[in-house]
Amino acid sequence: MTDDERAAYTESVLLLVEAIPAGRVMAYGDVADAVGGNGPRRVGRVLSQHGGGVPWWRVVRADGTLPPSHREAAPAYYQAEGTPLATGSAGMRVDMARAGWRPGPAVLRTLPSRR
DNA sequence: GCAATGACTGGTA
DNA sequence: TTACCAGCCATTG
Repeated sequence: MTDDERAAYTESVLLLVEAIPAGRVMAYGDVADAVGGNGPRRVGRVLSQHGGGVPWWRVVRADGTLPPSHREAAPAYYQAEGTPLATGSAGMRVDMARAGWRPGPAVLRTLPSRR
């Protein structure tokens, strides 16, 4: 993959994450699918490096549980935004059935890698 | 160029 | 419906 494509992919991920409404979340796999990504893990890597300027707490694992790096600060954001939560043995997780969000065509059009 | 690493997913219990 | 286990893939050292 070229540097150029990588940059477009990174930008697409960041734009998409910024487009997620407050109180809603997306799974890494959903993000990868929306931007045409090759794998979910890549989305995580992009956010770990460039996610400083976007609402990264609105991106969670497919089953609603939080990555270790999120458990610290994310819960505060969820409470503040009224994100649907559920509680499990592994601590807390997001109620994906209610909080799950999918980008519309208008949003997808703004993604470089989708254009 | 090879081996290790990670902000993950899907299937099974 | 939730929890646990093994596989995948691009990036980094």
